[in-house]
Amino acid sequence: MVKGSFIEEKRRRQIVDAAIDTIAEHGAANASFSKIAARVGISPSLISYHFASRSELVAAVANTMNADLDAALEQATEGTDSCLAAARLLVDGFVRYADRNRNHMLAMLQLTVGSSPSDREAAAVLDQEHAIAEWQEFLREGQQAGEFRDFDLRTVALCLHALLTGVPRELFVNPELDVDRFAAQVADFAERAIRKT
Amino acid sequence: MVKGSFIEEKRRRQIVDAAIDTIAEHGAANASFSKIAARVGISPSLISYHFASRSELVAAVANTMNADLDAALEQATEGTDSCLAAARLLVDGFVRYADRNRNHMLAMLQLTVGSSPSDREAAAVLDQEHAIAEWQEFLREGQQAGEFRDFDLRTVALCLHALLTGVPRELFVNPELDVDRFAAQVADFAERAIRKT
Amino acid sequence: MVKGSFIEEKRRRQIVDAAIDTIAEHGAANASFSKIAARVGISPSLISYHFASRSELVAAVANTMNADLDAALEQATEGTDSCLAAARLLVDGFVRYADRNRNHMLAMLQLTVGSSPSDREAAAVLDQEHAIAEWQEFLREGQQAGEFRDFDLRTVALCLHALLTGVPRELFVNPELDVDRFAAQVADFAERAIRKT
Amino acid sequence: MVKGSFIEEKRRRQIVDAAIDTIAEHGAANASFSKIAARVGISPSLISYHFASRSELVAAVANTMNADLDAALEQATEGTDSCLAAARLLVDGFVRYADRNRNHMLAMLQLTVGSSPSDREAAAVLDQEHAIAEWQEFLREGQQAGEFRDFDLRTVALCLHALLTGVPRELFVNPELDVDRFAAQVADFAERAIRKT
DNA sequence: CATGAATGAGATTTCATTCAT
DNA sequence: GATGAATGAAATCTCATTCAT
Repeated sequence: MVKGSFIEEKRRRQIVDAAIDTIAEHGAANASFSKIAARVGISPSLISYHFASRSELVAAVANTMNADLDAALEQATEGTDSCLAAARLLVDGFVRYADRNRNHMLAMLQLTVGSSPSDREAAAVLDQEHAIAEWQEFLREGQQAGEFRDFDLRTVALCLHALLTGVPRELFVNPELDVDRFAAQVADFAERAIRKT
Repeated sequence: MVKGSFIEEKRRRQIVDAAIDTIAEHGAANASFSKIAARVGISPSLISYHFASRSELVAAVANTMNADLDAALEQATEGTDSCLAAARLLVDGFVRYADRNRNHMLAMLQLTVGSSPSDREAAAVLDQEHAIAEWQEFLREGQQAGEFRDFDLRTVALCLHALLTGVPRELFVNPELDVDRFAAQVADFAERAIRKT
Repeated sequence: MVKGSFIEEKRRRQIVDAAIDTIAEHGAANASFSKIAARVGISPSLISYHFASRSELVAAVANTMNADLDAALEQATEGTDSCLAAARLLVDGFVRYADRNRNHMLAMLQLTVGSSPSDREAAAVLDQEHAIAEWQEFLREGQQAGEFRDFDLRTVALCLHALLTGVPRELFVNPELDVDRFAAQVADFAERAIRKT
Repeated sequence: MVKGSFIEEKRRRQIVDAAIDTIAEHGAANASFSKIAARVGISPSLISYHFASRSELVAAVANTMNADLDAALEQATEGTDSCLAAARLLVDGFVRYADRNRNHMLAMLQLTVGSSPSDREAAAVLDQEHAIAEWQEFLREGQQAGEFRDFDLRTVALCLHALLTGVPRELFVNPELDVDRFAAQVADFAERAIRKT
């Protein structure tokens, strides 16, 4: 790492952050370099200087958000034995993370839906199959442990994933939301849907 | 209705259909008149001839899809007494409708997320709050009837709405899906989440 | 003249009249076939049917207006001996004609100024040189008769022409105008400018 | 003022000049970015880069021409006591200015007549009522000073304004014109029309 | 005689990107 | 590292005109 890289990295980070906010606000298709640059207070051509192409910027955006969320969820379930408890913790952790990073979640939504094919390709790391597979694995463990009822693994993984996907929208639409209560209600919903009766 | 109106209506329908497919495939922001026209095999300016503006086309697209879905769901729950049964029928009806009209569902998603402000305004009829409010009303009845457990109306309405929102994606990703089984699993998921125990 | 020609001629006249009004209101460059057709209540393509091209329509418009004005001015000075009196009568006649045919005058202005080269070419009959030459001839007679002072014929012809060109604008801007008084004032202005002292 | 502003200002001026010539030649409604850009030898989108919209360009054109003419006329009458002399100087100054800036005068005419509503709005500074009001005020002073005869202020202001409006056309049609003599003849015409006898 | 369907040209504007400075 | 000037592609929309009916 040469010294130049430090400033470089700082700028890239700045641009990525601005891109996230812009995508969250206007949608990926309407997040032009002009809008992003204006938010940082730089000229649009500087974005082209730091990122070889729009795709590279979008990829950086996707990777950043993906890494953040993964870390947060891993931390949320740390040291839990019960699968049912872990399920609640995952839901709760997700809601809280989404609450703290509303723009990230909105931007993720905008990038996975509604973006141009080229942007979507660049954000391939956000592919939902990955998350679904992880849910599936988690559910399998819960079934084996006898905590979860009998169900089709993939379908219920999809359901849980879909459930969480709807969370950011509410946080955005309803900024005064009582997050604790909201998280608990969603966790209840999920728990009853999957637990053994 | 003169003869001219017949051709006119046919063309409009053709264009709307092509627009739905194009929006489903490329996203609303990238569904240009050129792309839509190419799909029909006409010149882009002919779209302007049949629709006064892009907004009018988008509105026609949204209204078409909205009316179709509404009709399907109304039919699905026709003549049902039990709220719990109605809930299952709604889920089931939705999945089946989404299966028959995959592009419609994708296009609806694309229009509600990531589209330009002007497109979103034109597609206001697809506003999700409307659907959520209807779920909320439905849940209230179920609670009063003693069929549903005690929960926050809005939050659970959101959860059900989110659940269904995730359906079209799976139909698209997994075209070989056993729809009957899938629908039943999703209905199970929803039923257990809301019923009184 | 076959029978068909009668309807044909009536339609052409209708279209020309509507074109005059439209040009007067919106300017030649903004007088599209759509606007003109809408005024008659016909379809734009019917204009193309009756006139081989836009240029032909514009030419018809120009010829119509030109013939009307010429006739009116000829009548105004009929049977006058004094050149000075004739000058006043011309000015007066013009103002009155312009008052009765405001749209014609505005359309003439719009066609000679501000129209596309192609429209201007089509309206060549409105060429102002013709009018100026007539003024020049009139002034020459007045000088020879000793009624007019010594001046450059062409320049003063231009001045009188320019004077009248300004009249329609005032009639339009100021619809409540006392036309008699206005005409008298303009005639005074012109008379003093050219008479022998 | 940074260096960039210098190039920027030069380009803007270049574009405005080209726009004036193009408007003078083709009329405002037909002075497209393509035509203007071709005259400068740049791409049409560069005009959009330097001017936020067509309206802004048109406004710049109008303001440039208006300021130039105002300055010229102010200078022409500087330090004159007699109103009659001032009237002659105004006419003379106008003719000379029009001679030096033929395209400006033609463009002004084209912008006030026949341009699109949006262009006309952008060029509102060229509004003729303003010029007429100034003439009116000038004439009032001349009457009070006893130099001008008794006449209707507005009508005679209109006449003088119309007189000058006709000047550019002659300069354009007749490029070999003896401007001195022409100006003197027009001034004579105006003087006799308004002076006290 | 009249229309509606259709087209191609041309308009302004936005965008990502390049290049000289 | 950063900018401003510049471009070409693509977008929606309007227009005169053609053609089958």
